[in-house]
Amino acid sequence: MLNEFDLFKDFLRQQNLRWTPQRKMILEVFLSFEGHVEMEALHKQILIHQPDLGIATLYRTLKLLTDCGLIEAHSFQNGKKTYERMFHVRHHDHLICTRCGDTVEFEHPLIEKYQLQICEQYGFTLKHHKMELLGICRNCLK
Amino acid sequence: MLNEFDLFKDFLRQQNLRWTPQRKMILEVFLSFEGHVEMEALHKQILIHQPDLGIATLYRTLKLLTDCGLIEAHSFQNGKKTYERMFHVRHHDHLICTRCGDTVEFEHPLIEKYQLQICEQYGFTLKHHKMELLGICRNCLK
DNA sequence: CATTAAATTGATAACGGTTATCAATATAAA
DNA sequence: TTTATATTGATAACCGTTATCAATTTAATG
Repeated sequence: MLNEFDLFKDFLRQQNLRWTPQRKMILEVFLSFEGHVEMEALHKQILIHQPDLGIATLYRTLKLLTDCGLIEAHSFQNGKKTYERMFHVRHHDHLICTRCGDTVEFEHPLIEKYQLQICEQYGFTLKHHKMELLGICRNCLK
Repeated sequence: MLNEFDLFKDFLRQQNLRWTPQRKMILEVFLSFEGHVEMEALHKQILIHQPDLGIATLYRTLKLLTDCGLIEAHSFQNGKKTYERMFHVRHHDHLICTRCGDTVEFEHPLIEKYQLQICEQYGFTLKHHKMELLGICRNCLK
């Protein structure tokens, strides 16, 4: 069964790039997270495994992982990016608090069904979709 | 009929803030745009009306307009924000062809209904949503 | 194993959009 | 007017991210 590491290795080979201990470690640590991963938290955890890993290497590797489709980058209000695992993960949509940036993942089968109907109606073949519900979360309303 | 200027004025008064020529002008210019407005384009247009307007004033005014609900800020991958008019505009979603870039606007009342249900479920107050269906259009499939 | 070309790394400077600071000025109420 | 206070414009600071570069590592080849 294909896993993230093989997929990443294959991608690197195809591009004449190299499989390095740093890249392996970064992917490992990334996969130990769930949901949306913030740079700060990821970096902190990575320094535990390799205290001298440069921040640039981390950014570069996240870009590679994005390029090969294993992860996806999101931008929210605060100017920071978050990264999300995209492989062996069921599709879901996002509920985002525009005040504190907190996010909740959800999915709704009926919404997916109506999306397909709309695509048929306009002659589109649906490949992917992105739905973000922007609002204020319970905590921020207090 | 309530318009953007009155709404902004009222908001300012409520907060003990002041109605100034700069704020009026910025709102005027903003409203002359359609869809997502990029900072750069807005600033450029504003300098035509008042060449010495400070960039800080522009950012501050956009924040006020956001606070009073007239516009909404979005963040995308490139780190830049865009601003979108939120008043007297009918909401719609997008169907986007990833091959030719063609877009179709649509709306679906049932999807909107389920979105509200989801928000209630997680304790969010829905302000806005963004749904993009990405696919291949009829023409590009031929 | 040794050689070699090229990719990678870590340190750090640079970048760029946005925000904070502050003195001068404008606003609006009394 | 007067007066308190909000606003403005200039600019420095901020901060997440990216570019640069010399030293090092990788992996293919002899």
